[in-house]
Amino acid sequence: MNAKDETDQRHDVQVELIAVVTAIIDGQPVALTISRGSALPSGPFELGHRSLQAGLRNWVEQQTGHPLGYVEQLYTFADRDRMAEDHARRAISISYLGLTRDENTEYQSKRDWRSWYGYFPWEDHRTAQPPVIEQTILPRLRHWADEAGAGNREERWQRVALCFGLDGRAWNEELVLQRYELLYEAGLVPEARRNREAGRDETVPGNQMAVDHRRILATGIARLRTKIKYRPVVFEVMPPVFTLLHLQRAVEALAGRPVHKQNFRRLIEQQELVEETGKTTAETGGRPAKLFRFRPAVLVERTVAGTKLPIAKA
Amino acid sequence: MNAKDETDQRHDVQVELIAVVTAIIDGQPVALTISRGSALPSGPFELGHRSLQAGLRNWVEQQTGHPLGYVEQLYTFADRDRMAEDHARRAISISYLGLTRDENTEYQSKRDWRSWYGYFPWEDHRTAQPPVIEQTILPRLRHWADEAGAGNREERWQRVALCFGLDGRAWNEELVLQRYELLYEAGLVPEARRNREAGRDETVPGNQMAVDHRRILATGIARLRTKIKYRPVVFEVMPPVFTLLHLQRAVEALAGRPVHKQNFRRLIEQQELVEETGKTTAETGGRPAKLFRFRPAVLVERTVAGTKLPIAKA
DNA sequence: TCCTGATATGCTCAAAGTGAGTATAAACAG
DNA sequence: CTGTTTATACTCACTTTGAGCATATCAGGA
Repeated sequence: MNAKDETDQRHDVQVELIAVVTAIIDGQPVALTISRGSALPSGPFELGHRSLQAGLRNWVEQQTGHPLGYVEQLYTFADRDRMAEDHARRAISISYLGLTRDENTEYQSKRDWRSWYGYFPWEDHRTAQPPVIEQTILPRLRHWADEAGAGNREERWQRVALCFGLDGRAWNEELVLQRYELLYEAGLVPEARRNREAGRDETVPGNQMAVDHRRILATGIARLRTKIKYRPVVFEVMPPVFTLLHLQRAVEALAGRPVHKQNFRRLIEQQELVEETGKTTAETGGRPAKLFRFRPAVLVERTVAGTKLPIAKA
Repeated sequence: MNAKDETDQRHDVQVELIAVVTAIIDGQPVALTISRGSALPSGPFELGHRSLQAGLRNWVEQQTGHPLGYVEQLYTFADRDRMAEDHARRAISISYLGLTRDENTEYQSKRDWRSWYGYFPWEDHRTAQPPVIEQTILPRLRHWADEAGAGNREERWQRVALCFGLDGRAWNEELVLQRYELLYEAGLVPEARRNREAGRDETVPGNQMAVDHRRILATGIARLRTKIKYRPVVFEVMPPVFTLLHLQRAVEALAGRPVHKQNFRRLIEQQELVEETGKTTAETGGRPAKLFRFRPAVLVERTVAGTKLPIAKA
């Protein structure tokens, strides 16, 4: 067939769809995984799929048993980690960020949710700066910086300082990807040591993933931490009705840092993002909390306009 | 060959790379085009390309004769505007935003730069709100809203109001894409009327482009208008040495709105984005202006950290 | 030489936004 | 009824912004 020859001339490629699907379960930010937490769900873009997003929704819904709310494209990669370079055929991966609530308990067993912070222990600053930073990460990065030539030493350490908020700089929770890449570059994550001696004690704590999936997860987290500040996306991971503290805990879980309670409430109410349901819940321990719901009208407005949350802005 | 059968099973697709390359020429924001302004430069992703970006840089440099500075991925589309749905083969397009300065006069003739605002006359608010909005766009959008069913009328008009800053709302220069999509949906751009009667007088002024290229351009402009506020990308379109007013004019050109001079200077100097060269230029008319250059150290810092510009933040 | 016009640059100020603390209310366990 | 816990209201200092006024330094013509 002529069509096939043409195919080869045009250098066609395979397309893989890959998803970072996030929810909040028991106050923890989690991602949907497969293979016992070692990979993100992914599948090929097939002829039956009406569009890229449709393809993605298709098999994510198949896996989790309920629809994805918010879906947003993350990035398109080519030739990541190719093994055989002589292959005349190539593949690209299109990654997405999805948000959902894990309401459906029926399919619970099918789903393998894993906490973000199992993969990135250094990213959870909700209660305090994780000790692993001072105890393991910084010493090893210091070593990595020092072993560079005289010219690069300073530059390397400055990157470290920026990424981890040293020298009086503030911790910037958005730099998830930069931090992971720094650790990768320094050979401190197992993924970077495939071909080297498997010196486990020279890496840094945190579960690894297949190929570059952990990198994609980092990309998704970074995107969400940025987006949460100016678009009302938090509500995608919230149940229909919630207290303001629930909402705050969700924001904190995603941002990985604590939020000033009073200021949080001020901003939320000021912007009229939510409305009272009229009911309260006493399940929170102390004084009963008012229950709120997301203001539906905002869905139209704020999707286009902006939102604010009291998290330090980069 | 077995490989070919496998190919078909895997539903391979063609990959097209497409670029929004922007520069500032004579104070105007311009995009690189082909076919007398009717299309964005694009080309297939080929086997010889080391990576997606490499492929893009490859033929953009080939076309323009000088290297792209800043390159950033925009979005990946599939099956945009497919004509024959029965085709068993598909194509995806990966779009990029590129920034450059048009220093090289040698290849000048090869390049076809076109002003953004030729395609989007309603986006240039530097001197005043373009009259086309009041005179043509809003009346026709009003008509479009009114012809909707009772349920949708309000919703449609609210979208219009949000997009164009009506009812006391401020003009938001970032909504380039939303505005274009609104006009598209209302059938007010020629691209949307392919299959309808070619009633030219029912569209809105602004040069059209092939297939969805104008939409991609809108995406690029929107991205740049957002990015300029928190990353030092303006400098990618600036010559090595410039006055603060030059810099301001560049920001204004991209943002499509005027900037308060004194506040602009305050922010730029506060953040130490630039440093004096020690020289001045008298070419500006009045009192000679100091010449500045971008502070190289910032390249390391701010790529990771942030920047601020005195443009209303969404 | 001395205005005039033009731009550059410095400085002030009020309004709004933000970070952080204090005080009071409403439930429950014992 | 007392202590504990969480919810919610209010205050205040400080920073950031938007906007205007004032002064400096040049070119060119009266």
